[in-house]
Amino acid sequence: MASRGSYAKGVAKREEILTTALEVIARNGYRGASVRELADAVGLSQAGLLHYFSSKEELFQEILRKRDEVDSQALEGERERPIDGFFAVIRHNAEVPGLVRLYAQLSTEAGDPDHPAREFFIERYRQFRLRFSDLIRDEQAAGNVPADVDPEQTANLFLAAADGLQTQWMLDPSIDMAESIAYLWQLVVRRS
Amino acid sequence: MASRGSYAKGVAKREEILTTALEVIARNGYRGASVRELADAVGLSQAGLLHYFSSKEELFQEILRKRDEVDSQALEGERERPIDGFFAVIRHNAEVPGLVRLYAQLSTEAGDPDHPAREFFIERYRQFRLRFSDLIRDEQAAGNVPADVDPEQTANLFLAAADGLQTQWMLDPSIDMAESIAYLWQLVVRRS
DNA sequence: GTCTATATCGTGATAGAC
DNA sequence: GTCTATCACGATATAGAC
Repeated sequence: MASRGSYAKGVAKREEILTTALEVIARNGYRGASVRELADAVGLSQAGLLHYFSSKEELFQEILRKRDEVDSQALEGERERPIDGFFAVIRHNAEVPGLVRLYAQLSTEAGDPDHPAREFFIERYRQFRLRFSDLIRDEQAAGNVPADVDPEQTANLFLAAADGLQTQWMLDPSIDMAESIAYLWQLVVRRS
Repeated sequence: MASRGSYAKGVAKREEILTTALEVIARNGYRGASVRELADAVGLSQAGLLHYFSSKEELFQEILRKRDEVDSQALEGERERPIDGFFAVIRHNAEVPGLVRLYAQLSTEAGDPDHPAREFFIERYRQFRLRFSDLIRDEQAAGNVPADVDPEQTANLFLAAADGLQTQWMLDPSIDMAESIAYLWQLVVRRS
């Protein structure tokens, strides 16, 4: 509650670490990043960094959470069409390969039933599905998307396609993720 | 050339190992599988197994290659519609969680420019894109898919969606991957 | 709160006997 | 061709000084 005392200070330091880590990974890339590597990058020893995050998995999970927080601002900015925010995020991803790799890696590992970040990703998909299907419903109400389009199925497909395109893009960066997603949108809005 | 001698025998043993490994992983699942674990499963020592595959990555890559080989038969079987083979493979995936995890893991790690399996996956996507876009062109010629559908873009979206749905399914197995893919197909064939 | 130093572990790979 | 034994490594995590 108070902004004074060791607790609040610890939180602030955490935030500072996450922000720096985000920049470092985005810029310098991700090479199976170890805690040590990242600790160097943010100017702490490995032990020093793990003072703020109890485990490697928690650390990386929180980095991704922070990233979502930043991206959300882009997503919610005023645009001509609501879907444009989503396109913007995808387009931005191509500028931060390290983050794309970190996300792909951790979300895949979280498929293990015992992985500590599993809950984080389950909840993350739940939220994104909700947000996206709401967007589609809004656009249907506005007459921009055909009424026979299923908002939930479609939202799911967009999230899946975005993830899968990242895998392909990491293997071949000449692939245009945003263009593919835009094409999917075109399939959706097409009058039947 | 000859079916006698140490060379041919080694190849046969490799095949046997791969077939067994495929069954074991499909049935028992995949837990960040180490070479040692898999060696136990196929009844060899770790060193014994690595006698046939020079490295861990090569081993797992070949397991996935063998899996594709098996799946291809399903894919090319006679069906009512060509796309049904693809659906069948997706539906089958839900029965082999260990293989899904192995595939997701390795294909993600292969995003690293230095990963030994990188070439394998690049070529794999190339082939699948080709096969799928051919399928769509055939269906367009047969009048089953609208002419204004872009075969390459659409093929890419199907592969991406299939991959991304696996990530979601590993986190929540109640998700119906085949249903989602079928819905995508419905979006595609819809007359505009 | 941050460091140095270290414990502990599991890994892939290899040497060499049989 | 397969084993046992071992190596060398790099990782996370922790203990304890400052």
